[in-house]
Amino acid sequence: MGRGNHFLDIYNSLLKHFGPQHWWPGETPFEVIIGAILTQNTSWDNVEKAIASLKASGKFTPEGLFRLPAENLAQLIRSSGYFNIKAKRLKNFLSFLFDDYEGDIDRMLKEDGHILRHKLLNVNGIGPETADSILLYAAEHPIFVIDAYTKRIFSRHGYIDADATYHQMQELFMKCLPQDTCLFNEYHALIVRTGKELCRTNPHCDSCPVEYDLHKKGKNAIK
DNA sequence: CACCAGGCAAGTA
DNA sequence: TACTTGCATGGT
Repeated sequence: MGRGNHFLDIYNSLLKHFGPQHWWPGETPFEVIIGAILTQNTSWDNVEKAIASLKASGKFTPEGLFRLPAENLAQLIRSSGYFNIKAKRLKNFLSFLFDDYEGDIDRMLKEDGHILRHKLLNVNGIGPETADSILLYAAEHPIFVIDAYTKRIFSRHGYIDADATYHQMQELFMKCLPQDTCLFNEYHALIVRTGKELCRTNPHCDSCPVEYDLHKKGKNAIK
């Protein structure tokens, strides 16, 4: 392993250990975007159920959801949790989509990345992680997505400060890695996989590049 | 039973 | 500015 770039070494170790994670499990950019909003602080299993019921409603298009009353939308996405507030967030996004791009996802995705990021952050209900997930996984721009696992794992391993901001962490990852959409896609997915896998089912994972007790959370967590 | 999940915004001091 | 709280279902 090269001594110079731990971030790339860790990526290669995780990829070798877990294999490709095949994110994002959405069939279209539209589905990826809806999933990105629904999965906020929520398990992907619950989001899949919500997306399935949206599809079953026959209204899983920008126009269909835009016309649907928020109360009806909330019931369809019930399984994803926070359904009232997420129905509003979906509506806020759809209003933006119709206001700025005539409801055309492809047109939105052709927008300049920096401008689109700024606009997405201006939508109530879309924060940095959701915006970057849309940019990376739907628009396929090379931008690194930071999440709670990233912060927990890398700060406890001493690679980043415990009080680092989202922007600081993103800058560091992007400074240390090649600007490659596929790599950023896979790395974020591998970090999430690592957090899930080692926090729960596999506490004695010897061959894993990151150690179990360094990223536990809850009352037994290390600081 | 407690705890967590691919966050974000609003409220409080 | 710096914490805290609400949002809510479903799995382990």
